[in-house]
Amino acid sequence: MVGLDEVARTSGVSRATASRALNGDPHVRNETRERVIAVAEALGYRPNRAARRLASGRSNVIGFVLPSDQLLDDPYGALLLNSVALTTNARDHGLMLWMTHRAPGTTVAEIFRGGLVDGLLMSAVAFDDAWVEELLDGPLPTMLIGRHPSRTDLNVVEIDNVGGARRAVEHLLDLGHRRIAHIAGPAERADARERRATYEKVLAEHGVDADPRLVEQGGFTVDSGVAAMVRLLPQRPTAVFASNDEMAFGAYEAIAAAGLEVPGDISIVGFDDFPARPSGLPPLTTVRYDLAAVAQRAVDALLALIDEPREAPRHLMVPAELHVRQSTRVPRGP
Amino acid sequence: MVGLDEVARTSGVSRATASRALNGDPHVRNETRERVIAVAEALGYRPNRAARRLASGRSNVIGFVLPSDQLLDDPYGALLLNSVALTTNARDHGLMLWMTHRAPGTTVAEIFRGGLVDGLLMSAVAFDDAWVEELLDGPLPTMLIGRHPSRTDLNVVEIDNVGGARRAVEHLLDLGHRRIAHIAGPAERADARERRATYEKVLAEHGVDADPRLVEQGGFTVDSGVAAMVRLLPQRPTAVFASNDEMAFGAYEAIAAAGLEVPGDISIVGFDDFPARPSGLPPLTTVRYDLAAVAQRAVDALLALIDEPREAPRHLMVPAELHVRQSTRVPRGP
DNA sequence: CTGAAAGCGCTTACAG
DNA sequence: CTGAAAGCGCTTACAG
Repeated sequence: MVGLDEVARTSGVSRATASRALNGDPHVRNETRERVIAVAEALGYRPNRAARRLASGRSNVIGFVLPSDQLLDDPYGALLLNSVALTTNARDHGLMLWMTHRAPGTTVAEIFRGGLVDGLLMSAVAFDDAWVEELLDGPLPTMLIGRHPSRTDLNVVEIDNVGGARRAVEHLLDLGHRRIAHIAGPAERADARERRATYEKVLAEHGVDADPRLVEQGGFTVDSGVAAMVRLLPQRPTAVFASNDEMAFGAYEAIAAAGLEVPGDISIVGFDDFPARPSGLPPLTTVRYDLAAVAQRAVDALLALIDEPREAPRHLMVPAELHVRQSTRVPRGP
Repeated sequence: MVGLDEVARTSGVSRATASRALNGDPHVRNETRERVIAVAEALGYRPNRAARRLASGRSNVIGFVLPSDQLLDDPYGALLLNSVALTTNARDHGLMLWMTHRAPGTTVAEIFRGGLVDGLLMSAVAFDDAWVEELLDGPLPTMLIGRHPSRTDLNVVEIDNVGGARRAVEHLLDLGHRRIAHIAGPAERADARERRATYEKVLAEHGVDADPRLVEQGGFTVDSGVAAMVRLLPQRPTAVFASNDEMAFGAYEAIAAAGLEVPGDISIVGFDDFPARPSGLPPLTTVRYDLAAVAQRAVDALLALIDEPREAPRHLMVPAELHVRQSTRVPRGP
């Protein structure tokens, strides 16, 4: 392995100058810089990141904490991870992944605390284990993707859940629906709670009585959507707002199984608009946001935080818009 | 941040002894070891991994190269990643992920070459970009998950594709099928090629004439399975062996769309047996293997390789068995 | 069983 | 603009 010493010697400069030239230090004569870079290239020099990290405090690697069930249960996790990885790479940084599951506690936690990464990205769903909270209060710059369920003193990029949910529910109201059901997401998820609260708020604003029997809890999976819709059907809703697309697709199934149809008998609105959609069903009206933008803003904000720490927490919001398709229409007349 | 120095001072030993005690060096008096460990714990000492890596050549982090389309297109990627991450964590190692996409070439490649990871795990599908091949010939111990399409001098853990495909095809032959179609996977994938070659070989062994029109190429996705099956239907197969489950589910759709049914008109066998299955269809007869075992053996073999490099390449095989369910039965009489 | 010392491969004030 | 030197936080022969 060729090291900085060899590059310096071959270029006829000191190690210090070679280091500066390679790292774009402006206080290096142009000619010198070019020579050093050419030599490094020719020699196939790869800087040792561990040494660089030790000497400068920077490794150009960021850590990402993602719960493994999120990667498996719904498409959100995989899409998010993919976007984060691509953005990270585009910014010339490495990504160190830590997939948690319910029984962490190994020494791996130490690795993140062990000075190998410059900063931390955390997916919202990870907030339950003690070590996660510990990490949050550690010395590493940290950026959350999705709001923490209780703390507001953290840096976060989040989707406009309130605006998205509002548009979804108002769309149904505008069509004339009054018996609008809601399939809520997991209660421990801040995004699910926001969507649900907005649903209730908007109904109230429009003078529609809240009927608690019109809300069922799901788990963001297709199956939980089926189960929730089965329980909702006896309440005779004319429309349903599902907290994510997966559960909306589950609702389709339950409605079809009951011999009813979408949107003729029941309108459906989802949330997410991820690419995977069952074929042969009326395309879903849903709330859409740019997940790649979420990842980009999170990575860029984290990188900025690493460069210069700031006092006040950053709070970034990615907009969410309604895409009207064929799963919603005016309620059937009585 | 408390460092080794402070631990040593507080314990009343030298830095050298503190290091040995913490790393389980047997040449340390028991009493000393316990004292040092207790002090480290009390002080909340976290070893700096970059320094350790620099001094010892070990970081206890391994890298994983996974193509991003594999994570998005079919469930294999997510399940594999999850298993790898859990195993890595269980072995007290960190996982650094590099999700490639078709345009890599950033400095991130350097990171893997830059001495931050002790070894490399590579998912088979990554074999096409130049930098991947470069990595393969680099100094890092490397373990492939899935066979390389052309090279045999590499360490690899793979699924018994030949055995699995043989069992699938023989099952159909045993039932009495003779017009057995095959939906092949991507031609650049060694596993898909093995499954296809075995299909052809087994048919030949049983004296069944190969009909090239009974083989269609797919891309391991549901949609490609639909398309392939649509093209196969005019050939009037009585059974189809799909190179993975996703394409098998696509075949269901095409068959239903043609007004035929499974298994009454056409039997189907898949490959993978991953949890996600469409509901409302006859359960799929498929080839099953233990993906978690694949990940475990890969990680463990890599760790062993890091401990002591060996000359001859390792080649590990995970068995694949047929699970007969309701998608196959004897062909309808003429 | 333990310590003093060198060294891992870089970066970065400090001088000049 | 460049160099000599110290230092980042560990590990590990080498002595004893």
